[in-house]
Amino acid sequence: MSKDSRPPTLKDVAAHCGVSVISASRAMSDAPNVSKALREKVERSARIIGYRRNRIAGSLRGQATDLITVIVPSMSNHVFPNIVDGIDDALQGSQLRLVLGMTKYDDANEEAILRDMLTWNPAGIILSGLEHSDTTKELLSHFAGPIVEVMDTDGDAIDMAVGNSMSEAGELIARHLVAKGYGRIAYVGAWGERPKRSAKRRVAFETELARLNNPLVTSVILEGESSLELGATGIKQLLDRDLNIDAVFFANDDLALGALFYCQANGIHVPEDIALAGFNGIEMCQSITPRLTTIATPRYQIGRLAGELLQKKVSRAEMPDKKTFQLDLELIEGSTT
Amino acid sequence: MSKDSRPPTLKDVAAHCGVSVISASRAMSDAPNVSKALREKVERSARIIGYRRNRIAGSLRGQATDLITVIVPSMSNHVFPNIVDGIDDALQGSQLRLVLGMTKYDDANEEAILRDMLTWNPAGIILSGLEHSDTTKELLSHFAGPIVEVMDTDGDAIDMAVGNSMSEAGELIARHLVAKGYGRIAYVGAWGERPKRSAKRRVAFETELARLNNPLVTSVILEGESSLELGATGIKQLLDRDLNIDAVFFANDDLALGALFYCQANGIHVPEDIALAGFNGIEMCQSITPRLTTIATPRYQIGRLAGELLQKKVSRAEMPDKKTFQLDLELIEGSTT
DNA sequence: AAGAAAATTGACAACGTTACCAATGAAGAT
DNA sequence: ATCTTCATTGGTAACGTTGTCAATTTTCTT
Repeated sequence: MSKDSRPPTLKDVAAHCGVSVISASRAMSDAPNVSKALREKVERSARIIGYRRNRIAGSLRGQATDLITVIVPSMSNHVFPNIVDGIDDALQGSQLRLVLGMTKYDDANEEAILRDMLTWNPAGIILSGLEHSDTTKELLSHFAGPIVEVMDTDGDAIDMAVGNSMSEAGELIARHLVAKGYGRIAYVGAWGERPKRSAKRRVAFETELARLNNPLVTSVILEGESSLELGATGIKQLLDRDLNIDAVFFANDDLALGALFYCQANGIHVPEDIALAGFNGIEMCQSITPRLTTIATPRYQIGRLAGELLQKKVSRAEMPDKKTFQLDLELIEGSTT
Repeated sequence: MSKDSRPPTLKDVAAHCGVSVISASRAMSDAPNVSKALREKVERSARIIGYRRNRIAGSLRGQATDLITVIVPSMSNHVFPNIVDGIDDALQGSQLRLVLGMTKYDDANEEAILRDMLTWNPAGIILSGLEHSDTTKELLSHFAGPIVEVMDTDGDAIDMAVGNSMSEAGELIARHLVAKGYGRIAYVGAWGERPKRSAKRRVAFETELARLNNPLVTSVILEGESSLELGATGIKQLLDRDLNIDAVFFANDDLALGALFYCQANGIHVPEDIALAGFNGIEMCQSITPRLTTIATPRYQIGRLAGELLQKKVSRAEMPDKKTFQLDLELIEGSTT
């Protein structure tokens, strides 16, 4: 009752309006050299018998499918849903569809997902970061379609890269804290510094502090995935070290906010007793009081541009000859520094 | 250089080890009636020449693909990334892959995505809510595989439903507010009450309040997608009406938090001047001070269970005969009521 | 050791579409 | 009016895999 015998095929459409299968095929796609009369006839028949194109068959004969493989670490990080949103918006109107894989920050997963997805002959691939395992690189090197690496632009793109400079981020915050007069600065990160992007920020941060004759006093790298809770743990551990820290740069806003809430709950004044800065510029940090100092990354825009580039390349539109698209970071001066 | 002439096919594998194509096929899949010797021979050849199975061709001959269509409104709502995370975790180990479509809360988009995705013969479909347009229902009625509707359990599932009772949520909050002694209660929603789930909560909330002889005083339905900012707008509009409201139930935590921040910034004491309650239990509302009163929904669990059910049904495992899986809601009593 | 049953392997066709080339018809050039 | 050119349509084959059934080999039975 719920399932029809068989969905109608092009053959059925062709039979219904008395043309050849191939003509029906041409009429249904946007092929040139099809008379208006034929196209209308075929389209009418298709509508009547409820024909729906079978992409699987088409893709078998042709080459690529219209699937876009998107590989991100996880959706629980606020950053990636925004990227996915941007990609999806860019793909509106095209036939391209998002196929999502999540690595949980594990290279082996990235490989497995990629290997699996390649069997679908995707039209393009989006993955996060510029750092990949050798196997992943090897797999990608055999892929003929466009590849966009998002988030990070400090390094060489396989095909294209859209994102921000992690070094720039680290330097921006370093200069900001020093300019504000903080002298004993610390860093708090998490999750064994996965993804490697956070380490890039930290290194640049440290280097810039040193250059400004204000070297990093200490850093705390926590176990586990970043969360508000972990941020509280981080600031606590840091304060316990009794190093007279007056400013902290956190690997991301989640940690920073967690620390902020911890301070508020424990009578530690921000920024008088200690200044806090994060990274990402998630919505939340703009709305709370005090507003968190952070660096806003244009996540939606990154996704959007990645999607647009992919779509352009898939449809063979003219491409800019840039490979790397470095978007602007914005230092948001809140009241926590 | 980057692209090989043609990826090797089963034919190449078969030729390489001197067996028939069909034997190679059987050896590569987990078919029975294949000798160990043959399987090993074929697998070795496959490895040597770098064969990778072409799912497209397989799916053409067979029936369904191993793609799971997931249709959600958007990723910018905190709720859906959690669900997607849960689904993905449940699908780990199976061959199933997530294909994501976003409707932007628009029925026409839902239809278009579904129509498109059906041409891929997905193994299963997950979509959000129980309310769908007639066209969507019609499309789904022709789909032979499992369908899971997530989020909402107040109504009839097409195939299976996993979520919470929206009515229960509305009632829980109503009873909580009344029990706490609030007498002039209001409601704030957004986005023309899309998705319809929020309207279900509101109606149950209103009904329960009436039953408790404490009818809803007023409600504000805002334009635009829920956000912290919109929550601030909402509470402001409400206070401007000068109705002496002492408690507000918001359609979700985003609105409630926005309102809370607005109150904090404007010297309005929560809950003394006005009590605030939200819905969803996003991570943030547990960490801030004061903690937000809200109803926590098990979003990850919903996704996880949906994924598990789908996977079971796809692999023809034994299924529970329940159609609707209503998970528990948890009233989190914070300090805002 | 001969016959029956089971296990293993192979040949062929088919899934629905589109690329390629051939055939037809119409319009334009001389 | 004849020849050429272009637009439109059709026929055939192919994409890579697997279901069905037939052929072969192995194992088991007596």
